Amino acid sequence: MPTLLHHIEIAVALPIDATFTYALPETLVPFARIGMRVLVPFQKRQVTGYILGAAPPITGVATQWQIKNILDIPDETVLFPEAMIPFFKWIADYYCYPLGEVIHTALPGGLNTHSTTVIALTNEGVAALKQNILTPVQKKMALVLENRACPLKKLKHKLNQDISHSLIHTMLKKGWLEKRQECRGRTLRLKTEPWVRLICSDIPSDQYFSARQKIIRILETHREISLKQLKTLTSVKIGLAHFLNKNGYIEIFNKQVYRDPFGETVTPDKPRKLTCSGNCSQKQVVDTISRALGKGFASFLLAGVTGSGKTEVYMHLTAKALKRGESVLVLVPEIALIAQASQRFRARFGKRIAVLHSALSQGERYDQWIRILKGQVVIVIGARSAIFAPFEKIGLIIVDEEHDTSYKQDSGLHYNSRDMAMVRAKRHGAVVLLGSATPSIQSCYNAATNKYTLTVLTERIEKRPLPEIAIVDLRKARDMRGINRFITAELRQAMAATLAQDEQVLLFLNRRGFANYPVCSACGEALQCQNCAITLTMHKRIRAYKCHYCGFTRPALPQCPTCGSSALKLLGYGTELVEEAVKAIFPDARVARMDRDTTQRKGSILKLLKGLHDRTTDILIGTQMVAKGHDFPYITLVGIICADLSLNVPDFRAGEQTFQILAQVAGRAGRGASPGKVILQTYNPDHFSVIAAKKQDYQAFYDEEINCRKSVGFPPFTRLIQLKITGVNPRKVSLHAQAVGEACYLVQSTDDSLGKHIAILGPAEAPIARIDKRYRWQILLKGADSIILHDFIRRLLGTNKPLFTNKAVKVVIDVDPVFMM
DNA sequence: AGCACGCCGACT
DNA sequence: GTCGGCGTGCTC
Repeated sequence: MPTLLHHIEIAVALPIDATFTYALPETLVPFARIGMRVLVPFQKRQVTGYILGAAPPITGVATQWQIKNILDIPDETVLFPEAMIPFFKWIADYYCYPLGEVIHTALPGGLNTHSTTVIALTNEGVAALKQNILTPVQKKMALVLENRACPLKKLKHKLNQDISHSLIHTMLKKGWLEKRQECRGRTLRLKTEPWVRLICSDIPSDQYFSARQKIIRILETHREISLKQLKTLTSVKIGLAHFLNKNGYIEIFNKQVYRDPFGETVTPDKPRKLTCSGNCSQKQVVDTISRALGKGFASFLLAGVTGSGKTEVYMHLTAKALKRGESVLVLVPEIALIAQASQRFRARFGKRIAVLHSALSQGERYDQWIRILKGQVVIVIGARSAIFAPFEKIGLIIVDEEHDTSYKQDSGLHYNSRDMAMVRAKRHGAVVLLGSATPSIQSCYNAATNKYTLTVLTERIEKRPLPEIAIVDLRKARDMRGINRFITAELRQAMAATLAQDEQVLLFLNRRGFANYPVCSACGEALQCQNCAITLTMHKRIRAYKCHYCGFTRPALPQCPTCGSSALKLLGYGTELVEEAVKAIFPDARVARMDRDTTQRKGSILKLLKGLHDRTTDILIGTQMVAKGHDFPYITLVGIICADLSLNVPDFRAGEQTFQILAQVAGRAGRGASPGKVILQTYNPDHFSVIAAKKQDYQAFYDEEINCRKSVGFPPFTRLIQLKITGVNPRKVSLHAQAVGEACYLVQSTDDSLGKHIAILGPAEAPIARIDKRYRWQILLKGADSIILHDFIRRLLGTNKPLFTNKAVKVVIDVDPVFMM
């Protein structure tokens, strides 16, 4: 570790593009390391910053500012290895996001300490209060502040009234009040527990001998155990342990422990034999990829049909990488799958595994992070944020279900973990493996153009057949009434047959709730959310209407809020309605539902999955959650209630999304001994995404889709950056959008070489014009390649700073957008 | 981000 | 005339 000089480069955790130079006071010199968190004075505040290294030499002559001292180094350890700094800088640059905030998003939460200005009552103020010389309003304020200083905003809230600036000003002048900086924010610490170890086994033989002996015996065999464990093992009083501690026979000490995010213990398993027939077998794939390990950066796409045993391939490759002494990072799209994957990996590889995902508590997350930093972990399994795992070095990065859109973060730093896996692997000289049964068009194109090496698994394990898929035309059922409209005779018969054989049914509908289009048949008005340009969804169980975008909830009403008629019609069905209908048709079947509404509580997903494994559930109804990579061995019938929901959205990826979800959900059938069957209900039986899904022909789908993309000039043939312009004032937003648009067109016209290669679409109102009280506009920038687009956006930012730092209207730059609604 | 400074409308 | 609204600029 190079010794740090006295001037240090710091990135502050604030939306500022620059980094800053601070001085390291003598007292802190022995503690400072690159990658540590610091507390620094910043204008009048104190903020969190990160040590990036020695300060760059001061250039220029005139601009010499006063360099301030670092105030504190709150942690004992670094929070990220120095080697990650170039990676952070790349992200900041690529996603147009401030470096300090990039680092802040990368680190486990709860580590930011910022000071805020608080208003405090001075001693003179207290005196003035006692002398009763204050006006009524002043007195009210003083009484609140007497106990505790607080920020102005909170003071206003507490008093429930507005406080004029001048009032504060006069009171400050008289010396009754003062402004002060106060730090709030919890500090995360490593957890410790009292543990016990033996010092001397030679205990006196008195009346308490046998009880004491018990403790000594246990410590003789265990050497060190936690006090808690000792208690359960011996059932002796803790007081006795303390007595032995005081008299020097044993020692009670605080030992650092890690909060355990793994719920249950798992039984070890052995590597399974790989399929090895032909050149599309598991063995072949493992051989090909493992040959690349340790030879620098290489990228592979593994296209393996559903049920072909991709996880087993991942585990074999992991074993090979570990054998070479390299660490492995496994990215999985969602938390439910992390549980499944981490169980299998732990059974195979033991304890040196960490998990990282958003469902961990802050403390758990911090502990996992520290374990990785300290090198106690060789495998990390996690959701998209795990791409930031603080490994010094990585040998292999696996991105499972690489097509999944949840690798894209849709708030704050709009990063895509799958794409960043490539970038990070390049830095480490590591191998990347993207795996999916339905690869993204982007990745498949990269394989077709030899950017990635394509590997294929064409067979399911044990040569199980892919399910047979039957299409049912929903247009025939248009005249049906009630549930027959969406549970057709074909589906009902297939369900009955499956249940009769004691096998399980999975019903898929990518929409939750009971009805998503409540409309008044008297006045024709649809029930809208107050905050969004979206109809509310009726949720029967909680007897309320809910907005799926902002969370707004209103109790179910018997009458139309517009005209008062009681003729509210509930159009548009969701999983809750399907559940009710299925229960009516099959009253003896055990029905469960899996969607966001039933999986809120921790562990509820596992419970639902367990129901299927234990065969205490006959029919599972779910949203896309059920389509994602789960292994359901007893499901032999999959019913797709309506395949078209994702087909009609105004997004150039609608066809891709639809194909992927249909193929994935169909793949849940027949993963066990019995073959599977799929009933696919649709209003668009002739759409190529539906036809390709029926034939389970990825290639056919790709060929068709890639032609569409080429003809309209969308990715992968171009790159996109979307500017998302939002704000609460509709007029301001629309004007601002126009202004940003004009700035774009200006840059385009002033720079010929650049302008020719950029297309500007918009500004236009977003498909969902308002979400959570914010009006939304957007501009789409299309460029031949990423370099041109970035040149363009940098020029735009360089000449129009105020447009992007406006306080009333926010402009978000979304590089490689995925969610364009 | 958040804090200070500075420039214009509607009040005592 | 002042008060207080908000737009602008800066932070080692």
